[in-house]
Amino acid sequence: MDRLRRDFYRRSTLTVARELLGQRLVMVVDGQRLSGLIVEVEAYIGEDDAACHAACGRTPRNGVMYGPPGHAYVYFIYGMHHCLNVVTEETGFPAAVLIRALEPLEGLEIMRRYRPSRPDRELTNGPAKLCQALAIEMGFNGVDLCTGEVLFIEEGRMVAQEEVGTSPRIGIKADELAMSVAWRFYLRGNAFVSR
DNA sequence: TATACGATCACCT
DNA sequence: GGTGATCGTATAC
Repeated sequence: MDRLRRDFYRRSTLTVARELLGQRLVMVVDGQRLSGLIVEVEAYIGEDDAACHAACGRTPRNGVMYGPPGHAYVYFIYGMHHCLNVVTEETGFPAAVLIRALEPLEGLEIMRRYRPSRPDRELTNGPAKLCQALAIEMGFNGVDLCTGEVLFIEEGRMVAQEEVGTSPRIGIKADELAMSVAWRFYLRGNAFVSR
């Protein structure tokens, strides 16, 4: 399978978010592939987006978002969870796509070990859940998804426009504009989309 | 140095 | 549908 190249990420964040649906996120653990189809994402775009981590300017925490496209932005939240984003647009402009849910494809046995006593449907149907299932933590913040051998994104399957649903982003507290724009994209009817 | 809170989840009712 | 867990950040003092 072909790896997504940097030009894919160096585009409008909404375009990248929409086109990430149906691609395959891959993590290699001890030579074993853990992977899943991306079925739900959210776009966070620039310092003018009140819900974006860059809304208050650049800090050590969000610095990766200001860097070159095609890198992983991983952050720690609520004292116990990790979330994975991919950096988009030109270097210097802070924007990223949050990966919210996957449909598991490879390495289910290992994912079940990382998320014990959970039904398969709940392995990767949330941004922090998929990080736990794929063993993604702060060590992956800033890694290059275009050249790395451990964490990367491959071409998946084609997604028809009619298959794509949109909605406001989930779980954010910000101004009215940020809370109302439909910057969440998901595959309609997919069992692994969160709620 | 101190404090408030969050791009969530799990478990309870 | 409501709430507690739990701690790194950002911001204020």
